[in-house]
Amino acid sequence: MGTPSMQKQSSADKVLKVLDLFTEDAPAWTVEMLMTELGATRATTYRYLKALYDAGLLAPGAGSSYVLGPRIIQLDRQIRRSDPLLQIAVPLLEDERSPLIGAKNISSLYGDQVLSVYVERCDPDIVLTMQRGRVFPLVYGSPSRIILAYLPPYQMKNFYTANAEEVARAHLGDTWEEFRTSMRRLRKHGHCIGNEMNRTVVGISAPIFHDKSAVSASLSYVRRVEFTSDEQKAELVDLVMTAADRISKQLLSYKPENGAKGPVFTTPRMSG
Amino acid sequence: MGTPSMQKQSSADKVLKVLDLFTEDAPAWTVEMLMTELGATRATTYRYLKALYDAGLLAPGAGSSYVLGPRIIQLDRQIRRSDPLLQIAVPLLEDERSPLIGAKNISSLYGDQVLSVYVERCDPDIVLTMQRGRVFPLVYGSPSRIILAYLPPYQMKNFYTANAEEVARAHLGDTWEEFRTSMRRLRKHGHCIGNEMNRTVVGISAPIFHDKSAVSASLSYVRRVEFTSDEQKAELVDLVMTAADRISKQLLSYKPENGAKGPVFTTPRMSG
DNA sequence: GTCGTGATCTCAATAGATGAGATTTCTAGT
DNA sequence: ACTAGAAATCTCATCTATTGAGATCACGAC
Repeated sequence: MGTPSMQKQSSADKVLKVLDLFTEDAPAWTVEMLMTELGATRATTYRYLKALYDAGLLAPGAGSSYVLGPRIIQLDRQIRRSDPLLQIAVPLLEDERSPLIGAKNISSLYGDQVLSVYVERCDPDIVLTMQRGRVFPLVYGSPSRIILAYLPPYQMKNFYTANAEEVARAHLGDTWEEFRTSMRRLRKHGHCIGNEMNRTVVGISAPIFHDKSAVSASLSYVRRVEFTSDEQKAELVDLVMTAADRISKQLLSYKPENGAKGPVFTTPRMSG
Repeated sequence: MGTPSMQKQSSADKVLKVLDLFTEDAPAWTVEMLMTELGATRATTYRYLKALYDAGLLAPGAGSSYVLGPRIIQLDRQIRRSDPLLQIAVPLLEDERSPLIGAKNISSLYGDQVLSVYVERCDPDIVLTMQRGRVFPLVYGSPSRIILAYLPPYQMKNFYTANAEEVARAHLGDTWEEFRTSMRRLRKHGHCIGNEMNRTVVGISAPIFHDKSAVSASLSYVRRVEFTSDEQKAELVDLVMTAADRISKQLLSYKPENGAKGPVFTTPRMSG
């Protein structure tokens, strides 16, 4: 990280970088604040804001402030409705009513990150940190790890060379060979059990494939750890692996219905 | 609609307009398709895609196709977490367990549109068309109309002059005076009952204010029409008006906690 | 290791971005 | 309805970034 060459910056890049300023800690920005932050004049700042406002990505707030706009919420709905994974998985998961399951989660692979895309709380008293939209690194948490374990060899290799330290810190192996072995073991089991993300629950994750040997997501069933016996864990393993397998099978035969033009799956990019 | 003067188009505008191509009916675009659609060369098309990909708004899919990206899902979560309306309203609504309520909805005013931002299904068998992210015009549906009724005078006037036909078509008045009267009546009742959006349910909506006489959203309680007596409607009116009022009161005294810099409410713009 | 597709680079010509201040548009209060 | 004050847009000359065409590069697949 840190190539000395300063990349040439296009205008669109500069406009889009404004979006990154709108974080949870700073959800609203006044024009004055943006001017100093961008080092631009009032006219230019308004030009940037207008571009984002016209796209609906920002909305004017009180005073001369701006906040994230309605288009984001609309686009998220569009994704929810056009994602074949959710189209297939959600009805299946809603039919699954085993009382063992405290919560269900689907996490998708995007590039070298894993994004939670669906959370269903079944046990009303369970404490969940997962929400649609949370991002995790590939080494952290069982939903991520089971995806990591099923990456194609070259991607796994790339990932390791770029993230050897994180892998070691996560106790997934201090060398490439150790790492490969632990990943092989995960594949052999076909699932991953963890409770490091949230100490009050156990999560059991199984891989979802959108193509033969191309992992795209994971399904996790979660339960409060205090009430979970080993037998129940074993049963949850069965449940989650069966459900994930059923989802994968339907995904393999998925054909878009409503005239959708082409595939809708993402492919990972290890570059970063 | 239809100013003869062709507006000068900035580069950022062109890049952002690419996002509009990704609709529910066309969730995935190949580079070739985008080239013909944009009338641009391969190099330019890739430049646009790279800008949006680097921002996370698009993600590469199978083949040389692109789909909406993970950043949208993340940003939606950010909005959910930083919106004071949801911070205040959701806990209050989750405590409300009256069996009369089949579903709950919060809709927010953005510009001259109303966006559904929260939906909670209470009756598991109710058929809902509302979802977070759906957009409605200001004249259509009770969640919209109760917001329309409480717009400040100049905005209401602006809205009427720009949308007289739609207002008449929605039977809200054939003249400005008639419109003003029907809006006054809605304000007098303090709520709006409707079932035009979804014939199988009745919805009852009450306004939510984020400032004295500045409407920002509406709360709606919904129930299957087949099971709803007039007495139950009256009780639902009480429930929704009480809850909306409680939310408004808390919003008025809302102060951001976590060092958020400034207000987070949107102000309408009637320009369109 | 080697092939093939998908993505990026190079360079000259051209089209768009920028800053400063005036101007217009919008909103709130009387 | 009218007006004061603020918010957003416009104008124009200068300068810098974007564009297209083709070659080249990089990465994933076998």
